[in-house]
Amino acid sequence: MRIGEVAAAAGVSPRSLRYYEERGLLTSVRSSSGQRHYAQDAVERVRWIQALYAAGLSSRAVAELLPCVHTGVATDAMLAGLSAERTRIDTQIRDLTSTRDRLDAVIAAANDHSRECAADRSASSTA
Amino acid sequence: MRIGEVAAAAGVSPRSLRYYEERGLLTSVRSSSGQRHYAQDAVERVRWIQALYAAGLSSRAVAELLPCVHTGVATDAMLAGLSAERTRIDTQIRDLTSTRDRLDAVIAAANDHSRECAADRSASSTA
DNA sequence: CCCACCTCTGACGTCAGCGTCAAGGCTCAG
DNA sequence: CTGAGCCTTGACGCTGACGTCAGAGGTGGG
Repeated sequence: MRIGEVAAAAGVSPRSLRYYEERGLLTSVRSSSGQRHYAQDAVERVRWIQALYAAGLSSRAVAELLPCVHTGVATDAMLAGLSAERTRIDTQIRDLTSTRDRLDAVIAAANDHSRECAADRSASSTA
Repeated sequence: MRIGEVAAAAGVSPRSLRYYEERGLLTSVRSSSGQRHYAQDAVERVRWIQALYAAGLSSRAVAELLPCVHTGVATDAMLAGLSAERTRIDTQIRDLTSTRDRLDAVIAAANDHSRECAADRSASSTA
């Protein structure tokens, strides 16, 4: 697959794929003219990269941990890194959940307040 | 409270508080010499700002929505904004949860692989 | 009154993950 | 063979949330 195909399939820009290669996250085979060609699983790999970025990992962390995500083989250090990130993500989920719930409370309070004001207006208009 | 106190209590830098003020997220009263003084609830407000940043809101969005978080009063537009962000956060939580679970699967697979290799080594040594 | 410590404004630095532009080369359907 | 549309490298730009530094002034315990 050429770079545009992979980019379209993964929903990112060609620029991103070149950036990933620069960072050591993604490899390609070059044709004689220098054009990049990717294996089929590159698309899935890119999706992993995006997911890990979205989870707050740095490109450095992704570069270190992505190999064992694909190969299933991990050194002790890699396993430790994976677990650390997993824990971080878990904490993040809890924080977000807390924020969401507090936001729900705010929304509910604002709705209540709106209804109160509507009731006030209704009462004053009927008075 | 002076800026350093608030910063320490909220776990951020004074620089951040000045930045928040610049962005319209936080207000202070100035002494005659120009030094900032904050009300007690500034600390909680800063914690809200941090939580909303962590949830991926821009400072612009925070500036728009933070007032009704504190006052409980919201216009229709603000309510819509709050709900939109709430939905975004919810989606983000689901994505993170999915990533975490997939990461768990990877970790489990890597552990299995480690055990297999250990078993292989054990078998070859007994052969 | 002094001195250590806090605070002020203004301005430039940083870092990541790309966007974007320039100037050129490759590909392939017609 | 030609032109539309892909691709290449290199390099600068951008955005947000601050960090950091300089040079100056406020503050309060002893």
